[in-house]
Amino acid sequence: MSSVVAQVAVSAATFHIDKPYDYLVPPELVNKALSGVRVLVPFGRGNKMSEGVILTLKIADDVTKLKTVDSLIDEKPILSAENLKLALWMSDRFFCTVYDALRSMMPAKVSSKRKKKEKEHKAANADDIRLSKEQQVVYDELLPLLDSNTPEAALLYGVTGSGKTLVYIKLIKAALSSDKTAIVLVPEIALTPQTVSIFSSHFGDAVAVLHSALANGQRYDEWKRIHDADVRVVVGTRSAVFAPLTNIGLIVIDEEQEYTYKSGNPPRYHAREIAKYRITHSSGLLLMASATPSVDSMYAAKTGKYSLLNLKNRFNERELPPVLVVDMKKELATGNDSSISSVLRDELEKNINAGEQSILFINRRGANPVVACGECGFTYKCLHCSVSMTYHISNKRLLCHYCGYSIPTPESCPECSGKLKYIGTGTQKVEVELNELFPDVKIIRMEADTTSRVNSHKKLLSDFRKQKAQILLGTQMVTKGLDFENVTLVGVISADLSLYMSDYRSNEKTFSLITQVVGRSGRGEKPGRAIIQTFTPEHKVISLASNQDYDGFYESEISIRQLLGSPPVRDLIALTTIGSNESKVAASCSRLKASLQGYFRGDSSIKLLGPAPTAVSKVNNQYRYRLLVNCVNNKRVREVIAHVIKQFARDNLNRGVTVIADADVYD
DNA sequence: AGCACGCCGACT
DNA sequence: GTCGGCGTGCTC
Repeated sequence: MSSVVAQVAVSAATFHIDKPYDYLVPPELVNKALSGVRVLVPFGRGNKMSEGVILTLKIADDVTKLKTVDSLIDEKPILSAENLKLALWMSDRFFCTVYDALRSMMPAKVSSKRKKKEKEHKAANADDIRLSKEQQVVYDELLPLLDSNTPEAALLYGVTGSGKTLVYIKLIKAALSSDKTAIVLVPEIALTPQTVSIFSSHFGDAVAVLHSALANGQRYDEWKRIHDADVRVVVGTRSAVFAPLTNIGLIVIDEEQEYTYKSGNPPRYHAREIAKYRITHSSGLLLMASATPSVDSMYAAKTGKYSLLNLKNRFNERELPPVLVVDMKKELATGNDSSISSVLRDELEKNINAGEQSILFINRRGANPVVACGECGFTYKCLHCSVSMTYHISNKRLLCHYCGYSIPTPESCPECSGKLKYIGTGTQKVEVELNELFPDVKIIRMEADTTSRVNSHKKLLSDFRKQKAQILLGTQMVTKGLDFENVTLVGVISADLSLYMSDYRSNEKTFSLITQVVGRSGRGEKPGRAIIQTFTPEHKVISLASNQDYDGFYESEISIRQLLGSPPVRDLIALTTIGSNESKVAASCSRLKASLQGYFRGDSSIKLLGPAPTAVSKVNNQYRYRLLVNCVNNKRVREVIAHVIKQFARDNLNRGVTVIADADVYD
C-alpha cells in the first residue's frame, strides 16, 4: 500500500540536525499539500507543533515509522521552486538551516484587509529623463549589459551628487520595456523617504516598497502585489532582494558599501550574494553603486569580475565642499578641553549669523560613555555586559547600550565615596556645550533613543528642513542621504572613534563615514564646507578622507589587505562560541580549533586565528569567544566547517555552548 | 535547542 | 515508597 510522503524543512530543527524530514500526508490533504506550501508538523519527543515548508513529495510503501502532517498553513504554494533551490544554496553558503533561509522569502502571516488606497497614478513620465553627457556615457555602456543574455555585474563609482539615481531610473525603464522586472536595494528607507518618492513618481503604482518599518499587513499586501505580478519594480531594504519577482532584468544596490546589506542573524547573508545568485539565474544585470565603494567591490572590479563605470562630475558642476582638519591636541594645549574646537565654534557662529544651517556628527549617544571615580579609579560597568555604562542627562541614569540595564546615577563612588568624573563625549554632552556657546540657538538632537519611533525622527527632520533649528546634531543617522539645501557646514566632532577598533574594516568604515558626512554640506546653491576634528590628524585615513581621495584610500587599503591576507584578497569565516559559563565557552572554542586543525592538517593555505574573546566579550550574561578561519571560501572549506560544527553540537562536552558560523562577519 | 526518559538522593 | 533534580540522547 503506497502513500504520499512530504519532505519538510522544519523550523524547530537546528543547524546540526537540519535535513528534510519525512511526514505522511493524510489523504484529505493530498490535493493541496504541494511543494512550497507551509505546514504544521509534530516534531521531537514532545510532538510539539512546528512550522515547516514542503520541499518535495514522494510515494513510499512503508510509512509505519512516519508521523503525519497536522495541517496546511497555505491554500496555495507561497514559495516557488526557485525559492526552494535558493534556500538550499543559502544553507550551504551561509551555515543556516533551510527553513531559516526560506523564512526570509516568506510574506508576513496576516493580510491587512485594508482597502487598497488608490495611488494617484502618475503616468510614467513621457517628458522622459534627460541625462548629462557623462550619465549618458555610463548608461550607454550599461545598456548592452542589461540586454545581454549572460549574467553581468557592474560597479558604478559615482561621486556624491553625480546623479546615479537618474541612471538607475533610465535602466529600469529599459528593463521594463523588454518585459523584465527590477529590484532597487537601498540601505535604509525610513530616513530617506525621498528616494522612494523619486521611484514612485517615475513608475507610479508599478512600484512596491518593502522595508522593516512596514506593519505586517502592509508587508503582506506589498508581497502579494509582487507575487501576483501587479508590480514590476521593487524598492526596498536588504530582504527586498528576495522579492518574488520573475524574469528579473536588473538589481541595483545603491550605496553598496553599507553594512545594513549584511544580515546579523540567521540566515547571515549579504544581499550582494543573493543578488548575484538571482541575476545569474535570470541572466540580468547586477549594478552596485556608491561614492565610496566597498573595498570588496572595487577589488572585484579591478580584477575584472565586475565592469567598472565612473561618474566624476557633480550635478551642475558643483564642487565638493572643502574640508578642514582640526588638531584637537592643539586645542587642548590652548586650554580648550571642550568637544568643540575654536575653529568649529567660529564657523558655527558665521553660519548662525548668515541664517545658514549646520550638521554635527558624533558617533556616540548619551552624554558621557564612562563614569569613573576620580580618587580610586572605580568605573561603572554593566552587571550583565562587559562594557562601561553611559551617563544620560535626560533621566540622570547610567545606561548599558548593549542590554538596556540602567541604574540611577550615584552621588559618589560606591567603593571609596570619592567624587565621580564624567569622561568622554556623546551627543548629549555636545548639546550642552552648544547650548552654553550659543544660548539662543535652536538645536535638534537625533539619536537612537530620542528617535525610537519612525515618525518622531521624521518630525525632527521636517522641522530642520523648515529651518526651525539652526543645528542638527546626531549619530550615524544624520550621515545618510540627508539632503538639505540650506546646510553649508558639517562638523565631525571626533573622527577617531571608529578608527581604532580591532576590525580589519575600521579604516574603510571611517573613510566612508567621513566622506558621507562631508557630502551633506553645500547641496544647494550656496557653497559648503566641512570640519573634521581629530586627535590624530596625521592618520592616513583622515587625510585621505579630508582630501576626498577615494582612489588613494583604495590603493593604500588594498595593499594593507594584501599584506595581511584580509578580505577581499582572502576570506574570513568567523566561528563564535556563546554561553553563560565563560570557561566552558573558552574551552569549547579551543576544542573547535583542535577539531578544525585535524581536518585542515597539511593545508598550509588555511590559517586559524584565536580563539579570543570578542571585542565585547559578555553581552546579556552571555560570553563570546571567536575563532577566525582565514581561507579561500570554497565548497570544501565550508563542508569541513559545517561538519565540524555539527559534530561540535553533538559532543556532550559542549553542552550549554552554541556555535555560530558567519562567512562574512561585520562586527 | 527543546523535550522526555531515567537514575539517584531527600522527604512525607 | 515517590517527588523532582539534572545528565543523556533523540528529533521523520
